[in-house]
Amino acid sequence: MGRPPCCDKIGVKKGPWTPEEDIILVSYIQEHGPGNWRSVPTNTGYQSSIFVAAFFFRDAYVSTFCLGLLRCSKSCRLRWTNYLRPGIKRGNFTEQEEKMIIHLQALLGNRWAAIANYLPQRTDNDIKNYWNTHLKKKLKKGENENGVSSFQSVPKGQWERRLQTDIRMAKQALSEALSLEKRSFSTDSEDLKPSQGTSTYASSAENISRLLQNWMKTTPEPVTGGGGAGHRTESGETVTQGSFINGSSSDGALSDETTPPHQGFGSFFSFSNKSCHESVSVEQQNAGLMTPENSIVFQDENKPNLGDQVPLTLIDKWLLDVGLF
DNA sequence: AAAAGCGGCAACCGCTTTCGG
DNA sequence: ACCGAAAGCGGTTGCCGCTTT
Repeated sequence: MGRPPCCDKIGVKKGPWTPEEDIILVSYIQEHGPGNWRSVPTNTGYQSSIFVAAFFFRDAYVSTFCLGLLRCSKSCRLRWTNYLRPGIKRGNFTEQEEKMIIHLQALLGNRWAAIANYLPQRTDNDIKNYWNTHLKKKLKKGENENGVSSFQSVPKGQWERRLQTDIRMAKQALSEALSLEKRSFSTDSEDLKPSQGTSTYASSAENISRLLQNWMKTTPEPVTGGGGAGHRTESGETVTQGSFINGSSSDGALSDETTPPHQGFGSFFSFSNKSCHESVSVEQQNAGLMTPENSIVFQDENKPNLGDQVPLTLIDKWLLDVGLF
C-alpha cells in the first residue's frame, strides 16, 4: 500500500530520455545544483535553462520552450544520478573493479548504493546491472568449475569472523583516509584516471556531448571556474571531472571536432565540485560517522570528490591485501 | 536476407527511510 | 510525537541491438 507513484499523473512523460530533455535537465542543475527535484519539472519549463537549451537546439527551440520537462521529479533524479551526473565512467568494468564488486557484494550483500560508494565512477544501477548480467554468471561458472566459489569455500564461522575483521579494517581505513590532509587533485586524480581505454559514453549522452561541444563552439567565452579540478593525462591532455570528458577523451568520438573535447565541459559542470564538498564535510565524516553502516553510505551522489578518492585507493589496496582474491 | 533468440542496460515501480512542518 | 511528502534504494521490466539459425 504505497502512495500512488508520482509518475501516474496525466501528462507526465515516461520512457527513454531524449538528448533535448537531458540538456534541459543538465542546464537546470547547472544553474540550481542537484537536489530539490520536485521543482525541476516545473522550473525547467519556464526558466532560464530553456534559454540555455535554445543554444543547443536552435532548431528544436520552439518545442523545447513550449514543452519543458514533462518528467516526474523521480525520473529527473534518476536520470541525473545514473546517467548525467559528472564523473560517471561508462563502458567496460576493469578487472579491479570487478574484483571489488565481487568482494563488496560478499561483504555487503545487494546493497548496491553502498557498493557504489567504493567505486566512485560507477552508479549503483550500473553495478547492479553488471552484477546481474556478468558477475552472477561468472561466479556461477566458477562454482561449477571449482566446486564452490572462493567466498563460499570459507567455513561459515570463519567467514563471519572474516566479515567482522573486514568491517573493522574498512572502518580503520576510512578513518585514516578521512583524517588525512586533503591531497592535491593532481595527485589524487591519478587514482581516478580511467585506467583503461574502455570508458565510453554511449547513445544519447554522446549526442549531448556533441551538442554541448557545438554550443561551446558558438559560445565566445566558456564559463570559468571549473578548470581547477582538471588534471592531465599521460598524453598531456587536460581532463576535468565529468562523464562527458571521460567518454569523449578516451573513445575518440569527438576527435574530429575542432574544439578539443575537454574544453568547456569542465566549466560546464564546475558546480559539481562545489556541491561535492558542501554535501558532506570532512568534519561531518569524522564526527562519529564511522560506524560499519554509515561509514559505507556517508557519501552522497556527488561521489568523485577529493574526500572520496582517498578511501577508494586505500580500501582498494586493502581489498587486495586481505587476500581474498 | 529474414526471423528468432538472447543479452545488456536504461528506466520504472514500489517499498523504506528521512525530513520538515 | 505525529503525519505527510520527498528522497533513496533495490528489484524488475521492457526496449533495442547483436548474434545465431
